[in-house]
Amino acid sequence: MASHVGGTVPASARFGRPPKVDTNGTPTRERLLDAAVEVCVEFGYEAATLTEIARRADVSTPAIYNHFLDKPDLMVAASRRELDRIRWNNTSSDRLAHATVEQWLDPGNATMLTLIVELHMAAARHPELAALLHTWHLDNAAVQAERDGMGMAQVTVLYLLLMGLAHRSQIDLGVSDEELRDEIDRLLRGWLDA
Amino acid sequence: MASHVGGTVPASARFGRPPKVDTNGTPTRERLLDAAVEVCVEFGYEAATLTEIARRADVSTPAIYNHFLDKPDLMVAASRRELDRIRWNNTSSDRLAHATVEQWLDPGNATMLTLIVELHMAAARHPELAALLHTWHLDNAAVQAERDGMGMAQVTVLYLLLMGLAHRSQIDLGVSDEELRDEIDRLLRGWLDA
DNA sequence: GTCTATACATTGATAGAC
DNA sequence: GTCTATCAATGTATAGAC
Repeated sequence: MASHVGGTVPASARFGRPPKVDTNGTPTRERLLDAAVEVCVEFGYEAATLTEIARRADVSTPAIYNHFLDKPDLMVAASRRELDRIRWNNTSSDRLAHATVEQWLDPGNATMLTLIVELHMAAARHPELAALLHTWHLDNAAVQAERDGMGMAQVTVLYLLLMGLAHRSQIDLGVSDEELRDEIDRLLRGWLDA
Repeated sequence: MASHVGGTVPASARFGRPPKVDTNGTPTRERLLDAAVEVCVEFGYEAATLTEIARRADVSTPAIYNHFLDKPDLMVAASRRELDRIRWNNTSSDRLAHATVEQWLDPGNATMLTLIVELHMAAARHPELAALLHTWHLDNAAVQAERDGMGMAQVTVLYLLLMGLAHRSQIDLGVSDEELRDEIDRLLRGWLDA
């Protein structure tokens, strides 16, 4: 499955401290975080096993403990890094809300959306995750409120709608992506643009 | 935790075939289904263990195999029974959509909503569950379309919104239930009543 | 139908050599 | 930092007595 064969060494190898361990350019810790996210999406947060994560990161299971305290520590670290990556980057549009809805309807973001739902469900069972998501919500809400001039009630409804969109792949009534997009446009028009 | 002490024998013991096994009136199979739902909501679909389910049903773990083939069989059976129970019962209102939204905003239905999301996430990993949910969607959509005269695109958006509402407890921006309800009213007004 | 006892795999985690 | 070897605990599932 995994290929050890060295790929092209990235130019980033020039600066900083020499990469401690590599396979194709990514240090072990990063590969573990990547694998943790991948396994979480695929098996679910609770069913993610260290064995599988280690396998995908191409290290032995005990090697994980050289980088993280224990399993929760790894999972939270992976969650935090991923949430930091997301923070609505597409800030080009004049309407952040519309841009975000567009982003969440993009099938290319399916695994990201699955992860987000997975983290929200796991939050009920892992207080550390709940805290992480709470500040994530607040931070994003602040930007949203300032950019679009929305109240917190409106932002809350928007976020709930986004969470719903994350379940798009699970509800199939024979509606095409275009039809769905149009209908959501109709839903938002009278609400945001009024 | 569990109390074996016999409670009042229900009047239903009068008719039908004599209850095979009881603790307080519920046959073992039903108790197992109840416990499966409970544990699924509490620990997540993937993390639900037979040991914990058996413990809550007040039977030994192997006793489960007298009623179900294996773990998946039990989980699917519990899911099916629960989905059958849900099927929008509150059909009193003239507008089914509004009634359903109201229902999903009721904090008393929190565990039901958690289960629904849990099942939808698990569906990606259990084809049998996916099929179950698919027919559930179609059945409900048919009623919805007939009652409110909605198109499938509109029903899809409604269902995605409902899935979003199921995450209400996980998003706290300091908005009260009343404020949220009002904002959702505003969202739906221009969409459904137009 | 239920139990005790148990088989067997897999989990998270540790010890110690390299 | 990584590995092999290993541990205790827990998971699903089966066997057989009652």
